[in-house]
Amino acid sequence: MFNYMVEYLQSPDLVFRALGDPTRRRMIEQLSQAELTVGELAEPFEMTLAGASKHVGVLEQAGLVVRKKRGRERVCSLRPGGLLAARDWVERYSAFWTARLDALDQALKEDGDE
Amino acid sequence: MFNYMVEYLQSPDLVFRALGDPTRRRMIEQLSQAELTVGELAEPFEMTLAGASKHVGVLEQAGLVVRKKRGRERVCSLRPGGLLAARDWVERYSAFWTARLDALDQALKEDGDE
DNA sequence: TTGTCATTAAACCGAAAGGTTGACTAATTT
DNA sequence: AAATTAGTCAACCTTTCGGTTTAATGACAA
Repeated sequence: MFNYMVEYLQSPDLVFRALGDPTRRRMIEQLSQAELTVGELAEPFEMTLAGASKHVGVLEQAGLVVRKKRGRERVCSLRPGGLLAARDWVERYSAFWTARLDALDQALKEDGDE
Repeated sequence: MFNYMVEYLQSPDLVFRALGDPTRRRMIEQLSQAELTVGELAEPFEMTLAGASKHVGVLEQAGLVVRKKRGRERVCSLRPGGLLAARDWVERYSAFWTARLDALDQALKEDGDE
């Protein structure tokens, strides 16, 4: 098994709620491209810096992002493993769903065959 | 590709926020075992029926659950495909994360080798 | 037909969320 | 040293959330 399987203690509550906001999801998307300061992260949004900073705080609380200080700025990056709890939960139940959908696909395919 | 790849128009917002509540996640877990009426769904929780009904409403709005009426009761079941949008989003970015973690695992393993 | 059962609708409540402003700290520039 | 820049903190405001109660609807049972 993988080493990191041990390590998630993220609460699904915090993670899902953090993801339930479009601003924060876009921030994560940005951060998947590159590390960014809070200021850079805030720029695309019509929002004060303080507002954006609060969003970063929520992502950090949820364990999705880390902020480290570099001079007077804070550079944010994705925290590896942060999404694991959420991924596992979703995977588990979407497996159930897609199994049914695959069965449907199968039925349709067989329908097309005859 | 699969037939159902076309079909999700669920807003990630609604889905993630629906999942951001432990009561609602437990309801989904229950429903993955069997179809249940609103009353049955409500029972495990210390909550009025009306409260539980509202939760079901949120899950329905998010496209995760369907309610069909049977006599005077409403029987709830998981709506296939409801989790796909969320799954894809999470998968996409947790892939990024796990890639880094796998690299880390790899590095550790090679470390152990020499 | 009268009553009871399952559920929803509506009005309301306190707490949390998303946002703002303004004051503050700390690093940088001039 | 003074002024500017990056960011946070605290207080505040409005909207949404999670929950309740009470009333209404619609099926079923007596």
